[in-house]
Amino acid sequence: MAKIGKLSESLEDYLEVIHHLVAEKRVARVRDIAHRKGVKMSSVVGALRRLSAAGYVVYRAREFVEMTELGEELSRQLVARHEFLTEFFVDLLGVDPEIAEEEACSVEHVLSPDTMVRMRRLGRFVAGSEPLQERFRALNPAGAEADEDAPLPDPL
Amino acid sequence: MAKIGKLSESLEDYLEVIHHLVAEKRVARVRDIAHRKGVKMSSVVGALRRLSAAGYVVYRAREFVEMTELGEELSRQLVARHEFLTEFFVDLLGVDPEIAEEEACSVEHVLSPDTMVRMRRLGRFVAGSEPLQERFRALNPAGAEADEDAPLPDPL
DNA sequence: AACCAAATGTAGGTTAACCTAACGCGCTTT
DNA sequence: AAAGCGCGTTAGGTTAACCTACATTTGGTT
Repeated sequence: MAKIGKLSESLEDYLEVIHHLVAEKRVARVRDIAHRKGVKMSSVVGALRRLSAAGYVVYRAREFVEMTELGEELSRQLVARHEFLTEFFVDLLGVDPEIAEEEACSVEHVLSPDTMVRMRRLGRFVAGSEPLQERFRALNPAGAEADEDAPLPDPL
Repeated sequence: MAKIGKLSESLEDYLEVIHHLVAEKRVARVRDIAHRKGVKMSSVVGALRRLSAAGYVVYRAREFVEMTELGEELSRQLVARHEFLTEFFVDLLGVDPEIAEEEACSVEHVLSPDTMVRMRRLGRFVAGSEPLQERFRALNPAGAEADEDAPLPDPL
């Protein structure tokens, strides 16, 4: 109800976890949220309170967590962004899937839709052409991380 | 001296600001750091204490802030990443420069060097070929943000 | 030398996000 | 029915990062 400003990254993550749990198991239990997010249950309770206060879920002690319309919509968006980014990193850039997953998870909270749409256009542009994609793959092999400590061409 | 784990994003930002101030004005004053970072001076003092404890700067009350070797190196890296990302967003993706700046500032703290190297390869691959770049520009005009509230093709 | 303003520093408060420890409750299980 | 267990909750502590308000220091002017 307090539809003030944006959610924190942490709360956005909770919302995503809840989304996935509801999709998989019909309900989101505190225990499962805690496991997925890698935090203690008491932290989940705190998060649910904040999410509830902000109007994204309905949470009353000892009852199932429900998403509001607002929550549904935002979590759908977040998941879409997350999936897009992971795909971009893995399929286009050849980043290790596990790392891609983590990085998508952080980046999703800070890139504007506009920027991600542009990234998607770039992805489609390259991926849409076999020869183009081949040529890029040759320059940029998947998996092969640059030697950890070798001084890079110019350092990033 | 307490070279424990990574710095927080906030502290990394402070380090970057200090780097720029030293580069421009030879010394970093609390006042200027506060202005650049958009926080109060008292917050800067707190940050300097933490940076100092972590061994990235030397800070003693009322003396000039100095960077340690460690601080120099990290801040150089951070600035390089920041600049690379801004360039990637603006020149390749056509994102509005102001927004690119902000987003680079957040993203720089969470992407691994490996991923950024891959992005750079992609950037060079496309930018390295005039016709390629032209074709992509046609699909992805700079500046023209998709209408704010128009439902996107599929929503990000 | 005395003084003021800008720069700096301290004290103490707030909020988010985590934690540990302990409690309450419902369900088996003995 | 008492004991044990898992889940949920509460209470209360910690840390980072901010803030406001007050105190101090310092350098330039009179």
